[in-house]
Amino acid sequence: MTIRTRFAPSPTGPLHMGGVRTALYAYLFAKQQGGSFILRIEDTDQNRYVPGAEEYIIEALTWCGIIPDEGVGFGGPHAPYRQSERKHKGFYLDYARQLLQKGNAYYAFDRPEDLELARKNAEAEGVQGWQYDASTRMGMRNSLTLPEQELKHLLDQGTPYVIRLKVEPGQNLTFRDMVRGEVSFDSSLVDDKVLIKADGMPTYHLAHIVDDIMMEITHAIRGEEWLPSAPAHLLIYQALGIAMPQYAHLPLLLKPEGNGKLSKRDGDRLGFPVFPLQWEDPISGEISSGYRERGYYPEAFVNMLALLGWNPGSEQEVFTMEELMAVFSFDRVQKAGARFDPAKAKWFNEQRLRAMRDEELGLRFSLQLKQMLGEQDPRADVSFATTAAGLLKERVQFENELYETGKYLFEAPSAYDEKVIAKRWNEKAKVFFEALTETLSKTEEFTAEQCKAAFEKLANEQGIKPGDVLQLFRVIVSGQGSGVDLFGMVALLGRAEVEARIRRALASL
RNA sequence: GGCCCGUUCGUCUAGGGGUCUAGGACAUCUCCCUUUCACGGAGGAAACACGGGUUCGAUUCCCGUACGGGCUACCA
Repeated sequence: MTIRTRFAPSPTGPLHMGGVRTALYAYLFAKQQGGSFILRIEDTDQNRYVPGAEEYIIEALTWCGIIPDEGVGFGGPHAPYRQSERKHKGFYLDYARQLLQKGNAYYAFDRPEDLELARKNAEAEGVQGWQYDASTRMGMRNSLTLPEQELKHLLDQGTPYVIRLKVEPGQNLTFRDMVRGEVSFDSSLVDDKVLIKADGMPTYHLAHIVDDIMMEITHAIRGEEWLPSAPAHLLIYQALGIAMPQYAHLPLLLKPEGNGKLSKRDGDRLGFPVFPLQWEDPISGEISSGYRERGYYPEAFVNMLALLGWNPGSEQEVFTMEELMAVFSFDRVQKAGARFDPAKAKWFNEQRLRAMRDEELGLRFSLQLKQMLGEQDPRADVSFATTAAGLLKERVQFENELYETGKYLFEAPSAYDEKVIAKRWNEKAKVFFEALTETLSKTEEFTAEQCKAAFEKLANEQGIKPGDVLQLFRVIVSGQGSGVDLFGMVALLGRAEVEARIRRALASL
């Protein structure tokens, strides 16, 4: 049997990082087993549809490298993959009719206000959670209580109705969850869930089952918030006489601080993204930041997400997608929710950046510099950028911090670190640096090694300990008391630039 | 309220009846390296929620309690 998993978000807004993780696990598992990963869009609630959300989901998954084999935007043998389109094909109603025929479902004519009233009355009598179930359904207006004549009449008249699942109470409902093991429920506590809404659309409960069956899904992976409705889903499968796929209910992602699950607000409040890509709300115009725009590598983002709630059982933490595919398993998925730690997320990006060869990083940095400084600027040159990137690589966590961190490599300083100047600048130093330009101009090649040797030789000649002028030299060249390797920087800047910077410093100090 | 799920350092987690003096990573602190900063290296502080069982022995198994989370819609 070929393994088939799916990710089935509803297009109600941008895809949250928790959703991306769910997709990732489903993807990793399918790929590991040589199976397929399907993207299905669950847009059965027309009221909550948000324009652009679907495109966002596809773009986000693609950015992450979680590429569906089939689905909306990718095609496939089970198209359409959008539930609103599948509804028009009558798929859901077909299954609902089956359930109706077998006596596992019934028509209900209660209007929303009727249900509200029932709830209110129950509350007045001190009952907390009223539900439409075996204990209450006989007091409602449905095909179980209405005389056949009236039922036919209502149906003929086109009176709005819903189709509900008829749950038999008193059964023990048990199934095996891939992360939790055996879980069981009492069917008496399961309500008669609406299967088909008054507008003809199926609810999630019916739709996902019909689609999972038709799309031959073998493993259904979803968030923990679905666990309470899983027994109802089991009942539907049983009524249909079809084996339920394996289910995995993933733990939720929790806020870095305080209580509750990670939400959109936390990111804005604590300064990290909760979405893979930046999102602009089409109605309010509100912007939510994204990992991509923040400068995260998709590989690092995926790596971080994979380890949030799952671990390989070894001490390895840095993984490529291929490595994740090889070692991922649901029995190593944590049962408890995972608190998200933005600092660790940055660390993953840092690891990815470090692992990159200077040439690769340099090429990317060069592109960035060309945008900032102009195509023709020599400082945006690939070889310059590569050396600069090599010098800066271990001082940043993000590629987009390279320029800021090493700004002095691109611009002569306009001010000099006062502390160092106050401590070290004196007549002797002045004499030394006046002679230094001359000395440096005589080096055969302007390399780090030769500059360093020349520098030390001059210091010796003048009876100065190199340590007394070394930091001063750094300040003269970069303006700062600390930074990248001094002679590496000198060699990169080149003879003319270094001389110019020394002269400038001499003139202003 | 009811139902379900969970609970190991601040965070992500390993482990699982005796090997636990509870391991790793992030963050944090100290020291070393270094012209500086960073990197790196060494080290420190830091956890089995609580109470009962079961057992020769429990952090590990069972039951309670507490706490956390989710669900409780004609939303997904």
